[in-house]
Amino acid sequence: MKQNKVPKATLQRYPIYLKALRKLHHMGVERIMSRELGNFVDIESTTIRRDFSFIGSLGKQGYGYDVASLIEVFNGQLGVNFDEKLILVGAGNLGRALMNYNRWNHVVGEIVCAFDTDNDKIGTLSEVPVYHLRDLKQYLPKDCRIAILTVSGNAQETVDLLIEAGIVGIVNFTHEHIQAPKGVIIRTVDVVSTIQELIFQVNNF
Amino acid sequence: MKQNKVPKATLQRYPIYLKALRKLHHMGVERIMSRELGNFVDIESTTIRRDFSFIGSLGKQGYGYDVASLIEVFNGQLGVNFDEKLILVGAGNLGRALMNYNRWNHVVGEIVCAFDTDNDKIGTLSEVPVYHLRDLKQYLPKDCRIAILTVSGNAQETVDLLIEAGIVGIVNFTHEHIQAPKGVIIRTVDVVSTIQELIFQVNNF
DNA sequence: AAACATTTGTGATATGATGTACAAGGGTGA
DNA sequence: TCACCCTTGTACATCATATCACAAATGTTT
Repeated sequence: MKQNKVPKATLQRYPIYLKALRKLHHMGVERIMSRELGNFVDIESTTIRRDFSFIGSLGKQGYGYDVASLIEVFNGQLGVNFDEKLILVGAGNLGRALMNYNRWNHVVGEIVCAFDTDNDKIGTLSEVPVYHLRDLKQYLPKDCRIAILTVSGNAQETVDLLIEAGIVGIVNFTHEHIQAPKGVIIRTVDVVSTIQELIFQVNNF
Repeated sequence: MKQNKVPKATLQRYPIYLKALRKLHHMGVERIMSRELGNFVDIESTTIRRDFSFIGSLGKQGYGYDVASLIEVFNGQLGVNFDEKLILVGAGNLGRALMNYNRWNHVVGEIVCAFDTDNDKIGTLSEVPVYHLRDLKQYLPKDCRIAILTVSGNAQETVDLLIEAGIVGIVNFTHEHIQAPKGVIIRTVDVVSTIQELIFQVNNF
């Protein structure tokens, strides 16, 4: 990484680029220009070039970008190794749905194991072992940094446990607002809030 | 609404405020100051005050905000009527999970009906009728504006159909990139991208 | 009732993101 | 090999958003 100061807005667009590039690669596209990619993902070409420039000089003038090596760079340089170990905390309805919906295997990593506080949930679910949350430290993979949180209660308490165990990134599917110290990053995915925002925007057009 | 120019960034925070205010209300809190609310949701108090000011003068100087009436304003003025009619398009694994996970009933509205192209899916699922997508126009509720998209293929094609039928807001759970004309708002919810962004941030701290 | 202690709402300012314009330099074809 | 064309990468300008600082207004206390 060139610098250590990539704008937040740019960071949010990297996944979009990566997704698009994978699709293009799959379609057999070998090289692409910022303009084309811009049309594809609905982002100004100049914004794309600037975003890329934070990583380095990835393109060739008068030629464009090589799709394969661009994907390579995004994966490697940015740290998306396909085997990022993820844990799922909360094996309820949503948790199970996410496990079944394992489209992300070999794209961002895989769910190594799950945890729950309900004894009935302990066992194996969709080939993923489910342990009791009290055994978190015992079963948490060494290099696991990211947890997917789908518990239905005591969210904050659970978060505190996770952080203490070394988790530094949490994808929060909970409806609760949770807090974390600096250094731990939380991204909330909330259908309700998303729909609300949509309604606000629609009413505001 | 005071003006018709609420910043996008503000619009994205309204759901956060609303969620927090509901929780506070539930906890019995009757009044709150921007500073407190700021601590609660991790947003600068001054940002909160300005965000609120786009709607009107909601607070009292030297006193703060009345929680109940603030919720009232958000619901009414901003158009979150609890019975916003939603449709679900795609009754696969994820779609069904979302239907079961109907926490948003009476919070933003309810899923009135679902559509799918697979004949095996037609019928009733979790008390929600599932129709064939070809009958969209027939069964689409009159005042339905928002669709939740969970199809596993032909996303763009489906989107075009929805827009033609009058849908103006789409919550996109698809992995595909979809495009829409101006006036139609799309919000993508993608677990994979969320995790990727998290990894980028964690690696970048 | 008057003085005080608070907290809002908002101009002014600083920071961050996006868009414009173009120099630099590699690819392409004669 | 050389000249031309094209696209990148970035300085500069513009726009959007967040923060600061404070006057105005209200509740509270004496």
